[in-house]
Amino acid sequence: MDYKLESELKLKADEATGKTFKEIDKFGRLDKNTKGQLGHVIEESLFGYAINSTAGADFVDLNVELKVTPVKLNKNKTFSSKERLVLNIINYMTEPFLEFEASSFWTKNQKLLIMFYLWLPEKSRGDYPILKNILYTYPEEDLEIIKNDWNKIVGKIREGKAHELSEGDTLYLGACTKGVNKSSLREQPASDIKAMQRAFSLKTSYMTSLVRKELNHEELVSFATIGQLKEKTLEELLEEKFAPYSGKSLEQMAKSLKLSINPENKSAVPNVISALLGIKGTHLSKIEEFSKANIQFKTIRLEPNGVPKEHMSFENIDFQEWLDNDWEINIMYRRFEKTKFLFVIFEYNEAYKKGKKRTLYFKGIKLWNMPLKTIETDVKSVWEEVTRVLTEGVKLESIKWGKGVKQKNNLPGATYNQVVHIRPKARDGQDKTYLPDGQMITKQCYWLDKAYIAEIVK
DNA sequence: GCATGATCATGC
DNA sequence: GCATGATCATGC
Repeated sequence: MDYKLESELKLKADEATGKTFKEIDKFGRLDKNTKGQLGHVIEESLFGYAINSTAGADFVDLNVELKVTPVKLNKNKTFSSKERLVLNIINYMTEPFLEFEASSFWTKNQKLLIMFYLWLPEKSRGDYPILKNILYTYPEEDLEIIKNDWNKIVGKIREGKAHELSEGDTLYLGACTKGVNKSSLREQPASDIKAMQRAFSLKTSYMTSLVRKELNHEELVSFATIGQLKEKTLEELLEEKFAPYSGKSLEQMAKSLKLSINPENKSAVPNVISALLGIKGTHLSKIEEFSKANIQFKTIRLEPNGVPKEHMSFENIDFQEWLDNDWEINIMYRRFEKTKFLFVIFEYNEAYKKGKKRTLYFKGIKLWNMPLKTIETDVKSVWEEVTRVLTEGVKLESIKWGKGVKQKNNLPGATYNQVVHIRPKARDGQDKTYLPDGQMITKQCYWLDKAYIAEIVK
């Protein structure tokens, strides 16, 4: 069955809205436990065509590709995309020799029929309801960013670095791993090193923004205009917007932005950032480009010697979850592989001295994501060590400390390697969490080493 | 001066 | 009440 008009296609797709897959399935496909079956149910039973995996679009005449994708409901009633939207597999041997307009990504995925269904953790697949469908084309601004992303991906393949591709490299369009296991290796044109098979994908953060727009009617605020994006990359635009404030204190920055702040206030830096981006008063989480690209901002305070006084902390560790899951599910892997960091760098005017007030001066920004190599070596080795220690049982000992005692552990600390380590982060000594063996430990989190941070922002 | 564990402050 | 960002304090 084929569709000549988008309106026809849309009408057919709308028939599924509100129904569960069980109600749609005519061929008992849900009984078989095969991958991608939910998409297949829609293809066969709703649209009535044979399953294909050819390079052409699903609806040939309209050049529309069908995507059936899960969303989940958060505790606070907002929706999130459960996954990235996986598009076509990247052929390392052909894609880098094409122009964007002729690329496999663009020819196959320029128009998508996206059907969102609600993933329910306690139910079986047949009971998931379809919430909504949209015929999606990329907003002009997004497309500029996506083109840059595509260029970055193929650029890396051209340089013989297909094996170093990571989702954190790009903003909206990612190169996600796609393969049964680590043996799904493919050859690449400019290197003898085999690379993991990867597919183009719209990042989870991008999909979540789309889901919230469509299902929560959430509006985001963007700082980059289409005119600017046609001239420059998002990175360049950011650099440009921050550049005039180099050497200024936070107060001076605020003053020239006509913004009143209390520098002691926790939201002073974020407030200055949104004002400086031309969208005063916008919470950073509502900035469209940051939200879609999963850009997380972090303030860095350098000492006059260029090194921060403290390591950088992240979220607390759930040790049971840590031990229950593989490396690819691990919080550190996920955080560093998916997150683009916007480091907003300040430097103190004088060396630390107890009781002395110092002033911070803005130095610049750095848009950074951890290289895959580092994730797969240093970060992974910390994961392995923690996993080993957890499996054997953490050795806790109480030692005298000042007037009280402190609890020592044998998790990999700051000397383990120069990138990541594990250290306590809690309210106080009573703020504890369970270890898998039932012992209690002061809440711990993972930290980025300050010397490593200094190296990044140098 | 650094490693290491402890703890504070704020905002949701 | 807790997560998060930030910082303090001791001891080698």
